[in-house]
Amino acid sequence: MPRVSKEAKAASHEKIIAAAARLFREKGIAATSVADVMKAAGLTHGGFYRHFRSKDDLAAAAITHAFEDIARMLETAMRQNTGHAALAIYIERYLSERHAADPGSGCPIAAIGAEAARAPAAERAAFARGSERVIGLIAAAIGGGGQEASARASGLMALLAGTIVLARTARSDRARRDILAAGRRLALQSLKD
Amino acid sequence: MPRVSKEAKAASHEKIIAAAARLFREKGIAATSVADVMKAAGLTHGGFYRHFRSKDDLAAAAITHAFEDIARMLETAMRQNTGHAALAIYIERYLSERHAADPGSGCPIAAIGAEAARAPAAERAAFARGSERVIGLIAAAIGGGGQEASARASGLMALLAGTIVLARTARSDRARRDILAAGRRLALQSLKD
DNA sequence: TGTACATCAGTGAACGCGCGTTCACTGATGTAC
DNA sequence: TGTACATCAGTGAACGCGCGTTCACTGATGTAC
Repeated sequence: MPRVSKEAKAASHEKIIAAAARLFREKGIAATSVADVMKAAGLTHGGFYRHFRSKDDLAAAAITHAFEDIARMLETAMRQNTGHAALAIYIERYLSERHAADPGSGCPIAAIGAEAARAPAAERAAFARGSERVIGLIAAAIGGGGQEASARASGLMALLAGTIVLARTARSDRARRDILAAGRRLALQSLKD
Repeated sequence: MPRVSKEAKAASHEKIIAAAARLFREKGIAATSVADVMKAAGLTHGGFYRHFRSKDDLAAAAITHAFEDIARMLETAMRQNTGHAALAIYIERYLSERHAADPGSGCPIAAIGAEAARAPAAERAAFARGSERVIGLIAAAIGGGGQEASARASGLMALLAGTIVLARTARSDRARRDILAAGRRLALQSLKD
């Protein structure tokens, strides 16, 4: 299956990024090989370098893609509701058992935040852009605009991501549920003044 | 430098664990090699298997050791103060620029929480034991004993760890300071009522 | 306390393996006329 | 529109490298008498 049309190449490109975004969040960036990603995208590893200059280059693209998942979740909630009601829905979805159980389609801050902090500049930059965007959306939902809203949004995002990290390390379903419930309570409380 | 006394072996053992606890938190477990750890402990890699059955075995021991760092920080604060005053000191230290800048001696939840969640059972168990212990100490400082205190403690720990993760991904000193300040404010606020 | 010998902590070379990356090759796509 | 040819997406073998782990060896330690 040799040369392929421009459209087919673009489709492959997107498939590779989507597969990487999922696998990197599921297994970590270091623990996922280029061959793993290409296989998940339905291709063989040799063709990888027609699409990306390196694994790090792919990681930056995958991080950007991954942030779109939570940004979309947030934007959907904000389109259907306003301000705090939208945030309450976002908190509920973010701190759900489903999110804790499926890192592959979830928030990159919780899944690979610590790894991204140690990554090369391009990945770090993509990561920072993504989280700044998400925090900006939360701040907009909080309203009031200024530094006040930004600070609250930053604190809330940290609480949400930390809760998912903690929940994923829990030993029992019970412990995980308790952690998620505690996070939800504190998050909702933080919305009231 | 061949066979060495029992005391010398025990000292080597502790050095290996301490080096691993630091390096795993600094670079991640997967990104740190057995040879890196042994070199940091002042030994050569070949002797490793006189001390541990595998890298995973070491990781479990290193995780336990790492949790002692934050448990000690917390116990020190609790010995010098009581209840909420101790927690305020803990929050201040935990959400300091020093902690954000030095993962190697800091909280394992923030440094390798996501990686531990994906690790083999022994590591996961050591991690869960460690975080349960720390959350228990926080709950004791909150007081009241019951599920209420545990839930608050869990939420606070999640907020603290998430804030450090987020701070470490920040692109500028300014952004990092803002994230830490936002976390501190929300953490202290959560102590009231 | 001294002697003889087994033990084993630590060394450094070596193992197989999977990694990121490169390369020769294929043949459909895209382009120039 | 048709023909001739250059391009290049994708394949699969191969590259050097560092990994976790094993092993033969060393000689001081620990033990039995």
